[in-house]
Amino acid sequence: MTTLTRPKPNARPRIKDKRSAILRAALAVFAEGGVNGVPMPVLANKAGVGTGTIYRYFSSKDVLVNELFREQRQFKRDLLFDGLDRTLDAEAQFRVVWQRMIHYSREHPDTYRFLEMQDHRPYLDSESRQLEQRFFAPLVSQYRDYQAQGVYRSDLRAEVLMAMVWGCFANLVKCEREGLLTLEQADLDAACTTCWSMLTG
Amino acid sequence: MTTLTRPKPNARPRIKDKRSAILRAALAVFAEGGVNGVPMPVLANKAGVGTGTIYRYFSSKDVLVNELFREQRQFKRDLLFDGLDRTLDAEAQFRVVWQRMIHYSREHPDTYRFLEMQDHRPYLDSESRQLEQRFFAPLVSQYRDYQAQGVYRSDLRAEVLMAMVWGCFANLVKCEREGLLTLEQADLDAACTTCWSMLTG
DNA sequence: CGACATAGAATGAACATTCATTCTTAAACG
DNA sequence: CGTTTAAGAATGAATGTTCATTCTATGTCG
Repeated sequence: MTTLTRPKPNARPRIKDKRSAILRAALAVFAEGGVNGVPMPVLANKAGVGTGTIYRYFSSKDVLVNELFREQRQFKRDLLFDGLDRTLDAEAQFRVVWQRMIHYSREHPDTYRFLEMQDHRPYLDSESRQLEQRFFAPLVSQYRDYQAQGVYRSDLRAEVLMAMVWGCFANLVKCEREGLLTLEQADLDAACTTCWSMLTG
Repeated sequence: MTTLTRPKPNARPRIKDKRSAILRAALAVFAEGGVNGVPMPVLANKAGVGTGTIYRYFSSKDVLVNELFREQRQFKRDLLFDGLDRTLDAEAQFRVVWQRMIHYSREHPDTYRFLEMQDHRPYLDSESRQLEQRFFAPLVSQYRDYQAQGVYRSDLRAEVLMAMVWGCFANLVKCEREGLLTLEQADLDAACTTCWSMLTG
């Protein structure tokens, strides 16, 4: 009775489409309503599949959320840091990343929001958490390099400085989303300059 | 079997003010588990009252959450901004507020966390949202004054600058809570200086 | 036909809320 | 003062609802 577990000898999910359809729909509805705010049937409907079908691809809602998290975390990382021009000076480099952050938050609001949301939940597993570390490590050492070169201020730890810069940006986006603020391009540029002056003292 | 005799015949488990017992318990459990993560019976138990008693004081969970939110928002406001010494110069004033923010986040972690949590929910009513506005208005004009006096940089709007400062601080606290960072007093002082240099350009 | 994919109804657990009942308090009475 | 009694505060099992997950009848492909 209980031995119905078949480790999928030749089970081949033919249609890879449904799996990503579910993930894409999940991103949209979770970013909007929060993970706990969206019932599986609603997600299924949005994805255009039956409720049960979701469980063919993800063994539980938690597993689905974690897979989505990892995928989106990777996406964010690539978008922000891939292919940076190392020949630029520090300030130009910072401005590029700042632009990318804005682009990211504006063009991929669901990804952005879903990831920012992720600290209100106890459902991340250890693998997802590890990814978080790997995300930050190279950034921190980048900051440290700039400190050593005397570009960034050295009177605080690189991690602390980095956390402050991200906090600045994230709160701008949050305030805008909540309607407390409207950010024009001029505001964003000025904010970038302001952040830079925090970095360099 | 289970003797249903009263645990204590004339004991006085009486809570003078059940209403505030419920609010205090709600703050603790909601800060920890999130509003959606805590069933009413658990809250009732923590508050030392019967489940039904909660509904004697609050007509629904939403109403309870909103009342709690308003109370805590007011508390935060008082803690951060009441009785500031207007004779101090801008930098000294900023350092006082920065200290208060740290004190607040450290000594009242439940309040802090509960309020920070509040953007993951659709349950705030319009009155709670209005309070949010009233909270920021005087602050913004304070910032504008300092800009007019040439103390703070004037190349961005006061609201934007303010959002950035709060974002810096909030992300430090968030990183520390998530274990990504450990903040010593030296870090906090350095962060304060760093923030100040963002304010003044 | 056989093997598996799918949809959506069925299931049971967890939840917010209610309500019939018990308990507490203090005023009224002797 | 001690006893009675009624008002209403408090309780927690019962209720109805919502949800994640499972089940099953049906569809589809080889």
